[in-house]
Amino acid sequence: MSTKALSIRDIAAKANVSITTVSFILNGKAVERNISKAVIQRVEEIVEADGYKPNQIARSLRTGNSQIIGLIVEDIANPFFAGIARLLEDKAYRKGYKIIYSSTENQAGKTRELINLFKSRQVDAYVIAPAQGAEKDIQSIIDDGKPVVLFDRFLPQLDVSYVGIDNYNASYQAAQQFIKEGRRHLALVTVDLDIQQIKEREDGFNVAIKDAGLKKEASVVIKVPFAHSREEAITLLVDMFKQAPQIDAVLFATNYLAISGLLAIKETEKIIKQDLSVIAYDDGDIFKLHTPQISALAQPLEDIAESIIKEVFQQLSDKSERTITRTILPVELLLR
Amino acid sequence: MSTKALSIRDIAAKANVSITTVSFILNGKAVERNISKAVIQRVEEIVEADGYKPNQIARSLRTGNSQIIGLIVEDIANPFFAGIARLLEDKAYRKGYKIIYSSTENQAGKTRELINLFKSRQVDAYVIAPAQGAEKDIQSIIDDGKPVVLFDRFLPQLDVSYVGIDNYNASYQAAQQFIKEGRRHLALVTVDLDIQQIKEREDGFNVAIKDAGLKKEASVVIKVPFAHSREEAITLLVDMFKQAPQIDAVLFATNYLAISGLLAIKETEKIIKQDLSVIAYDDGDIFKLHTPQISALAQPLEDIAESIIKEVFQQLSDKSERTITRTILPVELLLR
DNA sequence: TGAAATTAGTAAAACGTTTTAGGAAACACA
DNA sequence: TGTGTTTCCTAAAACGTTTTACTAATTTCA
Repeated sequence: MSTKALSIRDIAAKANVSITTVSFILNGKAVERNISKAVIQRVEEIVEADGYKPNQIARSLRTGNSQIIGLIVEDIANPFFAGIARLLEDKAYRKGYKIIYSSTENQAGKTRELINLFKSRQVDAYVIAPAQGAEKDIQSIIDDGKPVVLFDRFLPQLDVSYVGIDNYNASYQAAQQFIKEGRRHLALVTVDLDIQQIKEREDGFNVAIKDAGLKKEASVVIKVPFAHSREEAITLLVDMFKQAPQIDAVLFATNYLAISGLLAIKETEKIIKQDLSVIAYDDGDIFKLHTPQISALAQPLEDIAESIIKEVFQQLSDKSERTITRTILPVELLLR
Repeated sequence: MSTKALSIRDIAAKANVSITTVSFILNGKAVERNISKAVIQRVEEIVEADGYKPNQIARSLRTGNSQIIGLIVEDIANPFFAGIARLLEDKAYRKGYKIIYSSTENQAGKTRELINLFKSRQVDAYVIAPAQGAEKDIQSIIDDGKPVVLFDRFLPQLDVSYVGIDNYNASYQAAQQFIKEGRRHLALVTVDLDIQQIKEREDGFNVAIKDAGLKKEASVVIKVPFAHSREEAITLLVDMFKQAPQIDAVLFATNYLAISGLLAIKETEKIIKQDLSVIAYDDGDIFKLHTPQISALAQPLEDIAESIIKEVFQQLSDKSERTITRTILPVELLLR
C-alpha cells in the first residue's frame, strides 16, 4: 500500500552509477556524453524491469517545461469545442504532450484566472478561443515567450497567431443561396457578443443582401443575448416569427442558436423547406438527422485542429524568432 | 520580454523577512505560527501589488499533490462525456482543482499509458470510465492510496467507488413501455463490448420480454462491433430491418448507436411512431429535435457529476480510512 | 617519452516551494 | 534575579530532476 515511487536515485544505486549517468541515458544523451555501451544497457534494463518513470513534476521544475498544452474555450461541452479538443488531444499526445483545459463561459475574468493558473503550472503553450477583454492577459503570456494560438475568435489588438474560418464568405454564400432559392425576406439570428467572428458573420450576410439588390428593410438581424437560457431564446425567436411573418429564410450564426431556432420553428406553423429555408453554422448529426435535413456551414474541424497544432509546434521548436501566422480556412456550405 | 516570474524569494527580500515567513503567510498558517500583524500585512501587500503567484510545480514537488484531477474517458467528444467533463470541471474548479483529461478509445493499452502519465504528473485523484482490461493499472493507483472513482462502467473485480445508473431497470422500463404500446417484436441494438453496463442493458431488456410472456424468438438483439464506422453501422442496421421486417420497436443502447440507427431508419420505409417505437439511451437535443421526437432514457448528468465529485473530495479529505461507495442513480424514461 | 586529446564518468548546484527544528528576544512569575 | 514560557521569526533540508563543470584514466601521436 502506498509504496513510494522509484526515483532516479534508486535506479542509479541499483546500476552502480551516478544519477547523472542515468539522467543522460534517459534523455538520449548517452552517446553524446560518451557513456559506454555496457552501462547504457545495464541502466536501460533496470529501468525497464522496474518500470521506472521519471517524475514529470521534478523535471518541469528543473527545465521550466511541462509538456502540457493549455486549452481555453468557452464551453467544453459545446460540440464544436469538444470536437476540437478531441482532435488536439490526439495530435498532441503523439508528440508527448497532454492537454489541460478549461471553460471560460466567455468571461474575461475567468479567462484571467485560468491563464494565471496555467502559468503557475508552467504550461508550455496556449490554445485559446478568447473572450473579449482578455487581451492584456493574453499579451502577458506572449511576453513570457510562450507559444499562443488563438482560434475561433480573433482579437485584432493582439499580434498573435490565429486559426479561423472565413466567416464573411460563409455568411455571404448562405445568404446568396437563400436568394437563389427565391427567398426575399432573410433573417440572421445571431448573438449579442462583441466578437470579431460574429461581426463577420453579420457583415457577409448584409453585404450579400445588398449585392443582390434587395431592400434593406426586407431582411432582419436578431441578436439573442448571450446569457439567455435556451427557453428565453426560444420565446424570443417565436416572437420574431410572429412579428415578422414574412421571413422566409433564416441563417443561424451558431450551433446552439440553431437548436433553439429549430425548436422555436416547431412552435410556429412554418414548414421548413416549404415556407422557410434554414442554414446553420457548424454541422452536426443533429442537422443531418433533422426532418427535413438542415443545410449547414460546416467548419473543417480536422483542418482547424491540424493548423492549430502545427502552429503550436512550430512556435515550440522555433523559440528564437517569433513569427505569427493567420490561417483562414474555408467553410463548406452543405446543401441538404 | 520573457521576464522571469517572481519567486517567493523575491517577495521575502522585498518584505525583509525569510521565505519561511512568506510561505507561512501564504498558506494561512500565519496565526498558528505567531506571525505579527504588521509582517502579515506587509507581505500580503507586496504579494498583491506584485501579483505574485506561487509556482505550483515547485509546490507539487515538495508536497506530492498537484491539485489536479485526472479524467479518463472513452472519448471526450461524446456528448455524454463532454457534459460530465464540463460539470466536473466546474465543481472541481470551485475547490481549487483542475481537470486534466484524456480519451482512451476504449483501449486498455492507452488507458495504461494514460495512468502512467498521470502518475508521473502526480495527479491527486482519478475519475475513470474504464476500458475492460485496465483492472491492474487501476489497482495500482488504488494501491498508491490515490482516490479513484469509476463511473459509467464498472469493473467488478475492483474494490473501488463507483457512480453509475440503473441500467437494468432502465432497459426493463423501456421494453415494458414498448409492450404497453402493443409492440411485440422488440429489438435491442447494442455494442459488442464486454462491459458490465452494456450487459445490464441487455439483461433488463431480455427479462422484461420474458416477464411479459413474449416468445423469445420474437425479439432480437443486434450487437454492432465497437470499432465500426458510422457507415458500417448504418449498413448493418439497414440489413437488420430488411431481414427482420416484423420489428416494431427498437431500443438503442448508446447515444451514438441511436444516431446511426435513426439514419438507418431513414433509409427504410419504416415510419417512427407508426410502424416503429424507438427509445434511445442518453438524452440529447438531437432526440428532442428529431421529427418525430424520440423517447429517451435520460442519464442524470448533474447527479452523476455531483456524486463523483462528492466521492472524490470525500476520499481526498479522509485519507485515513478507505471506504468505498457504490452509487446507482435512476434513469428517467422521457416519453415523447 | 611526454603532451594533448579523448573517453567515461561524477559531484554538486539549481529549479521554487514546504516544513522541521530551533533560536533569540520579550515577558511572566516566584 | 533567575528561570520558564511565549512570541516572532529563520536556517536548512527535502522533493526528484537536469545540467555545468569537473576529474581520472586511457589513447594518440609527434
